[in-house]
Amino acid sequence: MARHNVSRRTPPAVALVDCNNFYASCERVFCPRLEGKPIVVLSNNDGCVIARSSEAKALGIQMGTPFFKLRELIRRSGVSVFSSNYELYGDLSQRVMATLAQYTPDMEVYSIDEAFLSLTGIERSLQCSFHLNREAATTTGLETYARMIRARVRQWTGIPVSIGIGETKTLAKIANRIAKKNPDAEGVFDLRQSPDRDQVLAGVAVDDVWGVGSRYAIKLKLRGIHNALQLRDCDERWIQKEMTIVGLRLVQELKGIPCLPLERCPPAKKGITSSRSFSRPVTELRDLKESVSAYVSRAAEKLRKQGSVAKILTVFLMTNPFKNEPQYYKSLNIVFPVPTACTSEMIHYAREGIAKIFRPGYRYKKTGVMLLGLIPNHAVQGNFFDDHDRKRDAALMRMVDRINARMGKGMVHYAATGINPNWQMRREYRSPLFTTDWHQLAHVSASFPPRPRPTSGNTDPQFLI
DNA sequence: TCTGGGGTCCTAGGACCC
DNA sequence: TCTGGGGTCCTAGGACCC
Repeated sequence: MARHNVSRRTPPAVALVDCNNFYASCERVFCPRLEGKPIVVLSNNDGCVIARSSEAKALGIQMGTPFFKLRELIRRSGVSVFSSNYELYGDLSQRVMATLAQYTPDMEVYSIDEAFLSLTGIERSLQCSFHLNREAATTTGLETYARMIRARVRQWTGIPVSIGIGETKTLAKIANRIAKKNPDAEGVFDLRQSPDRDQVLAGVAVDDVWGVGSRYAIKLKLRGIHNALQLRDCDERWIQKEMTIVGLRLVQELKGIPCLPLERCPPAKKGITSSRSFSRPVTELRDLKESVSAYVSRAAEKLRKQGSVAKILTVFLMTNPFKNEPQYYKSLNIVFPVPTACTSEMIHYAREGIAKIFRPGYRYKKTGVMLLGLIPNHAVQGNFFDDHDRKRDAALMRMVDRINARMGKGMVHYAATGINPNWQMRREYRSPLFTTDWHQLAHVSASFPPRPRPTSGNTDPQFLI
């Protein structure tokens, strides 16, 4: 009842905080001389571009372009290139989220670089703390508040963010786009206070609406729906028929009716995948076995972290679809006798599985594993004929996880994952683990010029601070 | 030579159950 | 001659997201 009253008195306000060019910004935090310079970050294996600074975007570098097609442009234009450094990005992400959490009790961490913040109650407390009447608080309060958040995140983490505010998540997404694209907004835009909302919505192409992908965009345009305003005002029956309930919710959200609630705590995953492309074609079963063992280890670790066990393991292998050579793809489902989260048991089945689907004579590009049928580890139904000592396994896994958490990733691992495997992915341009490894901390030197120091990753002198 | 990886939700249809 | 109604679970495929 109380909740209801709040929402009736103050219209809902959701902010979407989105880090600008997140991966590129992360690289900049520890290398300030890259400020204002073009940066690209590459996918695993240094395959293709997955993030660009605005300067790189201005050079016309497209998302997803294979790196090898850009080498010339990159050299000519002095673009800084980085392999992805997920450990660094993950750590900076946590710092950004922790900072945001200070500004609302109610938020959803939506992705590594985005969070939805409920600011509905905040408006009311702003009214109290600034002794403003309701109108003054809503017209100046939230935007000012968002600017405070933005400045604080920048100050504490070095990451620039944009903030969009609307009545619903979908509108907050749109507001965020404007905050980012429109220089006048200076990083913050409150759609609720916009004098001409319809005009704003009319300026947003339908493909840019959250939830409209390429397929739906084609369908909508054929129907004469080209922008967010037309989508908001279109025939709902048609939408439901063509875009299911998902599309209908989207239209409601555009109208300002919240249909997508904030997910306060992330729900447990329903499947966990781990897969990688190889740095070079692999032909030997031995190498494939090593790779699936490594991926299973990683997936099992994630599985235990969320307190689940898996019923099913899928292994797959494939050749390189971009190559004009014999192709092969095969996957295999393995049902565990008893749901498990034990790495050694999974490795056993994964190796067996990959051997079954392996065909000699192909040049393999990628293998992977999926853990499916995940259930909480306290809900396991035993098997009468199971003679495995599962308590002992679980204790061992707990210990392995603790050691690795304390001493660093992969400190203890199974020999089956290989020693110095020759299929491991390429990361030629990775920056140091500035924030998660004692040996790779950034050094601040009082002397000038600074003395070089060794780094274990990217040895480009730009890292000598 | 070189083209990423990891998720979610919804629907329709079939098998099966009482 | 007449052959119900209401479920669940699973899977595959299609769409989307970062």
